[in-house]
Amino acid sequence: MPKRLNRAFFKRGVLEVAPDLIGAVLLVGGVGGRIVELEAYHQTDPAAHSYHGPTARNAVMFGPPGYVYVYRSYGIHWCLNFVCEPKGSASAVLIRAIEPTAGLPVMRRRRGTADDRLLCSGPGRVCEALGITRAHNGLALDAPPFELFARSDEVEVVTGPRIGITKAVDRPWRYGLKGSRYLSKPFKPPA
DNA sequence: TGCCCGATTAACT
DNA sequence: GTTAATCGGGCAA
Repeated sequence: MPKRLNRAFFKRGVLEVAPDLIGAVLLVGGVGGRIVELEAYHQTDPAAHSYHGPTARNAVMFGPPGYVYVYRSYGIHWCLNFVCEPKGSASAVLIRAIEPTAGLPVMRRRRGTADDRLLCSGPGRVCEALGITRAHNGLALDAPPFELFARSDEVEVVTGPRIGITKAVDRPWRYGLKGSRYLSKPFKPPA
């Protein structure tokens, strides 16, 4: 049985937590799968929501680690983040893609597609498939409806520039499971 | 108060 | 490749 991850797992810098989460299994209400792609954000990072200081929207990012930060993206989609340490650094990881393994019929219905590669391959898609909304903002990751399990096998993690941002585009803070077919976009192979 | 833009996606041409 | 959908934050006026 895989090891359950509690909020202590997030009591490390975001750049340490991020690669360790690749391959972890996230379930929300029993629905979800294996995390295959995510990105790190930090308060000193011009691309982060927390860069300009606390607001009502990003308040959770400034709180303790191991909690969920959900925000509305482009006025349309929800995006799911996990808050990391150090506390006060307002750092978090954005869950960008999941390999669906549990509750596929539910996810297909929510997403309106039978193509499993389109269920959770993108931050907005992850939230739609897992039923994440603003109602989940501020909830603890180690309490219902969330379940998070450590990866049970060795994985190869690849990194690259983050997607969809215009500031700090050079920071290689996007992490992915090498070779996964559920990534939102492929990683550029090493030169 | 108003205006611009964004950690996106799907449906176009 | 391009564009609409749609809302909240930051910043100028």
